[in-house]
Amino acid sequence: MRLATWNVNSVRARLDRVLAWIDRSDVDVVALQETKCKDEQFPEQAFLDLGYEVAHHGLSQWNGVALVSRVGLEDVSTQFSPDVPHFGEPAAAEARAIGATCGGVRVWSLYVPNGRTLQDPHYVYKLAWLEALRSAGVGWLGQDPQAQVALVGDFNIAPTDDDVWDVDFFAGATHVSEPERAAFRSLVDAGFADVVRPYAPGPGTFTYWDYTQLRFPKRQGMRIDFVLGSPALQARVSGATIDREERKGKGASDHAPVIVELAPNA
DNA sequence: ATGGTAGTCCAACTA
Repeated sequence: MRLATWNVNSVRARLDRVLAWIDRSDVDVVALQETKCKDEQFPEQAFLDLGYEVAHHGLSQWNGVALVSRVGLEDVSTQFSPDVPHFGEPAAAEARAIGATCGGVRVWSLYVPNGRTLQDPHYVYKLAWLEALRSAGVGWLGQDPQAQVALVGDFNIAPTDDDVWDVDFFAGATHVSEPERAAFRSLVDAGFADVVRPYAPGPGTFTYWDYTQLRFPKRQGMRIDFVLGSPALQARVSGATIDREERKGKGASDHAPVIVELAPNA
């Protein structure tokens, strides 16, 4: 089974590219982030025509997450915990998570809050959101240590200095702060390993390149998109790639797709 | 030449 995650930065603005990529990449399950639309605006039929089921969660023009699957899509949930923090004035839930069981794997498509700046309320929200995710993950593995769980998506964290093109450039910025990195490590310590890294070593291996300042051709990116797998899922991983080619050309998302190959269940 | 973003929807925000 091939499982992918991709922050598409608007599914409507680049629907043709998204469909073409899914079609030629032979992926069974794709987690999308930043669909940037409400449910009623999501172009579901185009995915159905390709032979995939879709579950989407979008509340406004911001955020938005989806799961696309041709191996089943069951038990959809848009809340990994009753304690997911809210944001805004008034505080409200945002469309940053959707989970479903696809081909026996519990897949969560996640769009972690950006944080904006270290002084912004959004940064506090980001850390609280990550703690709620960690707590939920501990609960799932506590109930069933053999559960096949994949926490995938845009984590908006560069876990190590090797995951940014220039450490000095990001001094004092979000994505690289110690509390964010500690939150990422806590997810790993809870049992959710970065299953891509062994197949995509760094430094200089990235999943995101800012649209500005010609960051992509200069190879100045960040590694912030991940597939984190529970122990039973890790055991099935036989390969992984970051599809840097998809970042090229007119109409590309600023993120590249990340793909993991899973061996059949033993 | 010494430059240089893109999405949501039209003013400003988000990333």
